[in-house]
Amino acid sequence: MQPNDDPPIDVLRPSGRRTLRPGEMLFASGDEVECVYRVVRGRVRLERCLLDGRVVGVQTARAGELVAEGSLFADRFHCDAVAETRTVVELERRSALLERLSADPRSLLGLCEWLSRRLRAARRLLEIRNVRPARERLLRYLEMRADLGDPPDDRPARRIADELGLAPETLYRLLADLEAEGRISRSGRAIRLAARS
Amino acid sequence: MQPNDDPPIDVLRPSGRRTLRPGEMLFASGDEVECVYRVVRGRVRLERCLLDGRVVGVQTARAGELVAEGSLFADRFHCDAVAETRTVVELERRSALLERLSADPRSLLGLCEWLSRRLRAARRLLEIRNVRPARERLLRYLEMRADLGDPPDDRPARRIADELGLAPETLYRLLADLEAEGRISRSGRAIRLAARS
DNA sequence: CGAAACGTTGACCGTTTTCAATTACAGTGG
DNA sequence: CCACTGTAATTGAAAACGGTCAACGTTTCG
Repeated sequence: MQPNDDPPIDVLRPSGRRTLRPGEMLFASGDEVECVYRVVRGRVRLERCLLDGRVVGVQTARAGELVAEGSLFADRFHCDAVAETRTVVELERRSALLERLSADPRSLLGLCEWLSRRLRAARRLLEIRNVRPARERLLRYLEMRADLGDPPDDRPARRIADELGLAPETLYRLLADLEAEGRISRSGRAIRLAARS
Repeated sequence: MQPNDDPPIDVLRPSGRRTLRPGEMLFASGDEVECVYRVVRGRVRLERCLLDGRVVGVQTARAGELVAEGSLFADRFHCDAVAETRTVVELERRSALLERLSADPRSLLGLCEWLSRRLRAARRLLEIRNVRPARERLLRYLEMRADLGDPPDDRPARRIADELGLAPETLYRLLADLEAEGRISRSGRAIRLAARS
């Protein structure tokens, strides 16, 4: 699961819509990338199936987000996209999008910047995963989010566990411990780091 | 550590050079990003120091590669860059580079594509780290590299261990086991996946 | 309102890490 | 060319960390 945090980007000039029923596929791994999609309502889960048939979640795109933005410059999708609920997406043909962008250095530069930010975010996550034990990893994660001024995270804790590469139970326990020690405080889903020691 | 695999990119029109002695720093975390660098000879290691002083490797840029390309659109560096050996880099001022790019949608589009590819690579790595146990993770990693047609990896195994988020010893053991089972074969540092079962 | 997903906690077990000791290798300088 | 120094590669044994399973209350969403 990716840090779907902040950066929305607006490069799409949709030329159509499509409605998906729960469980319906938007595209499958290996399909040619004809269109770029943005979720208007609902959720699209991206997943990759392994050789042995198991499935690994890659990302979940929600309202306002692009679906598989990573595929913007790819020829073929490398993951499956399935609607989790009744979902509406708007779409634009990739060729049209690229053509329009080519003529507009301004938004192209914006796109570069956005991609660059995403890349940094992904790298940050990679870096954090090298931190052990899990307790330290969590603390560093929270510090990082605080440093970056990210808004309080209202996602279910399970998503954070995914990002950190932990089992949800482990994260729950760590959170409970840290709260007991007074190093963090929680109100609802929000987690606040206590003042440094 | 990133998969420094393939994609060289040629957006730099260097305006100068700089030579570094082993251990010398090219830039430090927090420095303003004035220039963009490409390694001509030698190696530059990128690392981030944690609050507690420990150091985490982020990437190693080798001849022909850009250094901290992630910082191309950032105001400040977020990691340290240290020359591992006597190293020569060429550089261009970021402002000059951006200006030139703004006027050239063609290479800008190329940059987007490149960033997009790097993003996908980072995500792939993130994805692989969700695979457990370690044995499966390693196999998937090897499969992935094979699928992508990556050149055989001549880095020390420790570096691969870093990428996979494993202790080096664990990787050594896994490699030994897999080789004993005939699922891989090794010659020197190169690892070849045996034909599918 | 009902089903599905989330949050929480306990206990157990297995994978991985860590520590340690040894061998192999590559680069450096005499 | 060779001893010398640091990193890489192995392998063993013990301990720890984190994962998995289970059971249950709670919240969210359809």
